Amino acid sequence: MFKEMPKESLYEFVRQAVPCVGFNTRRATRLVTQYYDKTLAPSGLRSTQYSLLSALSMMDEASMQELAHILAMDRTTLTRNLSPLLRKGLVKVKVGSDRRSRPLTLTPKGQSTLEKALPYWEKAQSRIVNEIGAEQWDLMMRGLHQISMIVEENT
Amino acid sequence: MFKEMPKESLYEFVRQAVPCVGFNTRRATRLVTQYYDKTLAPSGLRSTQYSLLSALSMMDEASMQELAHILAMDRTTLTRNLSPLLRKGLVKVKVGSDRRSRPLTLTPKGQSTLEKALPYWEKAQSRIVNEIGAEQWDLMMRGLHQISMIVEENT
DNA sequence: ACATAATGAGTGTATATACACTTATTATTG
DNA sequence: CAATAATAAGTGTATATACACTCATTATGT
Repeated sequence: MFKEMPKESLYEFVRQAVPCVGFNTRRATRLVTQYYDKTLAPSGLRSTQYSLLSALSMMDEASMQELAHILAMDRTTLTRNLSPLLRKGLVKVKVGSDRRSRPLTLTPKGQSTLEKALPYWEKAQSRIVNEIGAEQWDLMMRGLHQISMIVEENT
Repeated sequence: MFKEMPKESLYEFVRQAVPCVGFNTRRATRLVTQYYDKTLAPSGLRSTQYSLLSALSMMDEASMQELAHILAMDRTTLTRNLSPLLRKGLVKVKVGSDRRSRPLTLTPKGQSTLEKALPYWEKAQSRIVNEIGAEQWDLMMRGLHQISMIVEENT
């Protein structure tokens, strides 16, 4: 069916022939995450780890469920994602007044690691936002939030 | 810092306070993938598997590298993603004329599984596209492609 | 033709992701 | 107050993801 088609056109064809919301968001996210991972590498943080620390730094302390909700991440995924951060001593787990809960806080080392990572994040971020333009990125953000809300309601 | 803030506002605050392209695309993708996974469940396929089969069905046969490139996925990730599909007999691996290559094709079972999954995919897809509107989704698609291209050039 | 480059793909390891199930603790209800 | 329901979090298992490294095969340069 596509034997006559040159390879480069085939790439373009398939990419554009798949209109799936899931396919396209996952595909873009793979690329974006690879890019942020590479740029953040000198800080020793992966993209997900940077996001987690960044969200946590905005809160006094967070229960696992709160943080998982904010990150739109399964609670058990957060447990696993936490483990390299605990090992490196960037996050601390306490025991709450309700002894079932395990409130999370950033350690001083976590705070300083985040600060050291900031310039690398800014480099990656500005590269993308400058190229597509601030208004375009604003539209994208709104679209992503809109899709997220539709899907969150549906749970 | 946020102790006075009610929990619900905190969620909204943190979500909107993190302007990171990576954070927002990953977050939305987690939600979207969960949604497609749930909707596709009766077909026995996960989102990624559906995408892979779908792309493969548009090609006569694909080398691993071609397919990995189309999916913007590391070649070794494709190797791993293939394994449940091979186990279920949905994809077949041949040996090419160049004996280093391993061309992939959909099996008849793979084709029929994809066809059976189509209505479930349509349900998930139309739900989202109807809610945000076709023009809005078109804008999103263009934005995702634009970001993908910026990032791909930077490799 | 042979030594070396380049290329296509797989493995080892680590993180990311989520579901089903379990454990520990707190809340509720009779 | 004791039995039971609800809640917060962890484990087992499977897939998803990518980097460093390796292996096998083809291409290339002399």
